Amino acid sequence: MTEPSGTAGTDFIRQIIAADKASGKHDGRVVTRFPPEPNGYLHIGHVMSICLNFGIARENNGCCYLRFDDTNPAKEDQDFVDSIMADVSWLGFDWQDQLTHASDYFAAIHDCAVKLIEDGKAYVDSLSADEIRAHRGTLTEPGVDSPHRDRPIAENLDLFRRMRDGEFADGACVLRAKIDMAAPNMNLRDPTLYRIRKLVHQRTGDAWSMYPMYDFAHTISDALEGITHSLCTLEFEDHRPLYEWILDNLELPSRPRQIEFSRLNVAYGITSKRKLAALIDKGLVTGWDDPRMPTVAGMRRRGYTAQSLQTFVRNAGVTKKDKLIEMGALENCVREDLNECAPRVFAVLDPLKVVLTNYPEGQMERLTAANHPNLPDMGSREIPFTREIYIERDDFMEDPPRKFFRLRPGGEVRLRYAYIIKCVDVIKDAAGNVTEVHCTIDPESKSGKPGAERKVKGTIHWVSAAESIGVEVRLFDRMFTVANPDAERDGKAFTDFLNPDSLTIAPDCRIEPGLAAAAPGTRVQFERLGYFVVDIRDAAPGRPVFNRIVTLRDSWAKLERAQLAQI
RNA sequence: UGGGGCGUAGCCAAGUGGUAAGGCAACGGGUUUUGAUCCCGUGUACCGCAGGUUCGAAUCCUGCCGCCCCAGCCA
Repeated sequence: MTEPSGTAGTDFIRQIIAADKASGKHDGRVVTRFPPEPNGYLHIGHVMSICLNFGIARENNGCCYLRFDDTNPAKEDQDFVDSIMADVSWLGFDWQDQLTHASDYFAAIHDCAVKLIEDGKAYVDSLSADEIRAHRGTLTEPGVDSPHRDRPIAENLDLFRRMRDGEFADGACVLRAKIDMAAPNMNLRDPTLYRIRKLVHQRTGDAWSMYPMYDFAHTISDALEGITHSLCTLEFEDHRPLYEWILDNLELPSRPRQIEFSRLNVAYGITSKRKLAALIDKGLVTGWDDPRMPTVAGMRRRGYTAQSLQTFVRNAGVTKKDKLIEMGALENCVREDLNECAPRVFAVLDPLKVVLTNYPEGQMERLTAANHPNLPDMGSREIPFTREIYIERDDFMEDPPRKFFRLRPGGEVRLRYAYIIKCVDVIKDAAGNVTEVHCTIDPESKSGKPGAERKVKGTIHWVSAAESIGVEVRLFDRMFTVANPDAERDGKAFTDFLNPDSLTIAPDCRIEPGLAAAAPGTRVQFERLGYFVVDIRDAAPGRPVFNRIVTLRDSWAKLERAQLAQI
């Protein structure tokens, strides 16, 4: 693995934290938190936040809470809680004892609300949601005070108690902070602190009939946990004044500082939970863990490694500038990691039969192949060689372009770890499609023999026809046809930009026999093709299904494109 | 047209007044029984634009332009 770029570790947030430690702020403690709402699966954007928060805690001998922001029972679900914990663990982080929920603090948050009411800093508003919106004003016009804004404290206290006790229907009233209806920052125009939701909460059951809003619950939770640095994404920058107002007007045990950074977006993907969920609802993908999804579960099933994801976000950096990072940067991290650890094997995705006419029928040799050409410690394996083999259909061309140095009529090519063969005949069906190629082997060119030193331009992979196993392989491509599907244009929805070829199934692939028993989750390199993983859901014993994780770099494809462009 | 944020090579990103790091991509070349890996080499980026301050500015000031976020009883 390459070292992250030299500046990693010195981003502006880490600089702030280093300065705080140096000045003795918080007695030098560093406490962070990753606060997901359990209303969807984690995606690549969250990976950034997870690595930042847990990474910073680790680097500073601090700790990082995994806190579920479960303040809206209408949207949240235990399923999502489970998936989030599994994803964070898989990514390589440990929250130890620091697993919490905003709901753990509901009583304390309630008491904070009461305190604000008692201090005349919060009031119960009986306006409807529509009326509140109308009173809020617009971006350019100030809002107007609610007629209930100056209710006596005693009345507010009574109303709030009755909200808590379930005396009112959903929407009948809310608790609002009394700040400034003319504030240029919309978040300060008397933001809602509590709303009535007569729903069973997945953790607190029916104990509450009202729930705190994000800003209120989150700020108090941070302070209660002794969070020193509360890191969040840019869209919360406008909320910081409210965060600070809450800290200023309550007596909390600590004073966290909110710092915002930009979200990480990957080109040709989306990271909106709503849109991700829509893809599932519409049946456009098979689920949250569809290997095309930019979710952690999807990328894991796709075969990406946790290490490569960590490297990726670290290389991306931490700044306040909007990022749209090339897919290739992610893929490169995956290749870089897998190149080190994935054993090499042979598989043919689109088989073309080759008959070696001068090789005895019924004969079989076991040839030795290295599991990793650059890492001898990974050992070797034997692969069966027979008279009939399969090669990649792409590796034969009847009328090849310039610089094509694989198999062609009359031409020679090396079968990796085996013999040099020469094409002597091409068999076609009535439609003119090549169905079979006949070749002769050069027996002196067998790998390991002195004659093997003879050079030919190309080397291709192959698999024995009789001694290989048929499997299904799934090939994935980018999910969208445009770099930034989140930015809708011309009134089109993001689903209008779905790539119809994001999934291609190769149903009749052939793999070397030793792979039949590969366990789900096993990652290998199919030589010359790419990295593949045994699917963790659909594999049957003895009959694995493979997902293509990422292709190898392909300078031939690039050359071919360049040649085509010249025509 | 209110408020907040951001603008350094195709994509990320250092730089915090002294004369533009690094990574990825791209392009050359070498090694190679994976057209992979690996290795070597190649970039004047009008530092968004225009003024100003200064001996000197990507870094300070002023004005402008562009992009993103905010009007949930979502987070």
